[in-house]
Amino acid sequence: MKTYNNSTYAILGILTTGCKSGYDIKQLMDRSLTHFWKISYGQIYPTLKQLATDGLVTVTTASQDGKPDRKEYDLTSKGLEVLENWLKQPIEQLPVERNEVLLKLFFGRHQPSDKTLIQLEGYKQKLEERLQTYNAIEQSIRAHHEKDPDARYWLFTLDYGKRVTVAAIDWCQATIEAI
Amino acid sequence: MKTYNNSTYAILGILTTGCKSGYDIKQLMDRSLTHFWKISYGQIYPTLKQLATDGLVTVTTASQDGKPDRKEYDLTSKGLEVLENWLKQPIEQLPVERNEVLLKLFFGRHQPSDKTLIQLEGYKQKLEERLQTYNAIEQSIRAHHEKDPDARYWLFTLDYGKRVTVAAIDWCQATIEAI
DNA sequence: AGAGACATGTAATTGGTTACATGATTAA
DNA sequence: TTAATCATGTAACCAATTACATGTCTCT
Repeated sequence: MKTYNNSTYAILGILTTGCKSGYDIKQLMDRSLTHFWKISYGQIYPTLKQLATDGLVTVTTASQDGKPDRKEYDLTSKGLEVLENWLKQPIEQLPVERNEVLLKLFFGRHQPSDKTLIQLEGYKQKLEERLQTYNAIEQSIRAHHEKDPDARYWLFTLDYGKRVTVAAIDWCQATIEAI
Repeated sequence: MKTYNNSTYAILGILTTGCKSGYDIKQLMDRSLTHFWKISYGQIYPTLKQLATDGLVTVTTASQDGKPDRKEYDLTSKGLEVLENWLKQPIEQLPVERNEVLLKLFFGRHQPSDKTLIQLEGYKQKLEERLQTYNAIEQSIRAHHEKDPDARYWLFTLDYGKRVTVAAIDWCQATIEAI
């Protein structure tokens, strides 16, 4: 079976959630997957085209009233099979988070400590905003997707985001105090 | 002032730590920055060449006995200036950690729960190994770099890695119990 | 002789963003 | 009419890995 990159599987997976167009996919990504997966239109549209060529999705052009035409993509049984096959493969290695703040802190010796503190304060604030966003997404899922069978899993991934963000905020505070 | 990508600044920074060759840089990265920044030789060597062209580093070929010749790179004052200028720029946005396990869990509905549990157990185990690695690096820094003025900052970045990894392990455990 | 550490480099390819380009429809 | 939202797509470019290619020196 042909293999694809993870962003392709992400698109395939999103097509199982009720999203049907490239636009829909981007919306869901920006709203729900943004903390651990993110792709641009420049990748979504060509990928959908490829999936159609490979027979993993079908395309139909849908007219809507009040809105421009759109292309709707539906998973084929082959598409679902490819998705499920990917889901069961174990991950081969942990992701490396490229963290610019840590990179700068690593070379912190070359900076006065007040400058380093400003970096850390800025980082902490951004993390706190992110935590607020996660809480807002959580409320939104609990409110609008209560019966959605996907909701349970979405909340698990959000919990991950929240826990890791809290840990990072705590680290910021501890490091600010130590500098 | 010309701007570079973060991997270039990482190389510039590493050149202040006593590492002088492309090989040295890779070694240090794999030993100490591997949890938040990682690059391959295919990027290191061309970048060093570029830095030399731009006058941020000087190159000399050094003969060693018992080992092959190597090229040693030294920061120029211009190079140090570029590094310090980058260090003080605030980060513009938080990094997005692309997490394959979370991506699969997000679509967990399409898998039997025993398969999901296997994924989470595997992930947890890898995280625990990572935590051990961080502890080993910490011991190594405390043992061999006690007087190194960089050590303080290296330990800060390690502390981040440890805290975030512990939070992720806790999340794994909680999610395994919830599924 | 062969394995392993040390050492440097390029070419092909992949993956991805950004900028560009277009256009429908509605509401203010 | 103009801003906002909805909608699709391509081209140029950048970043990065992987595979390939070469070679030294030491130790067993």
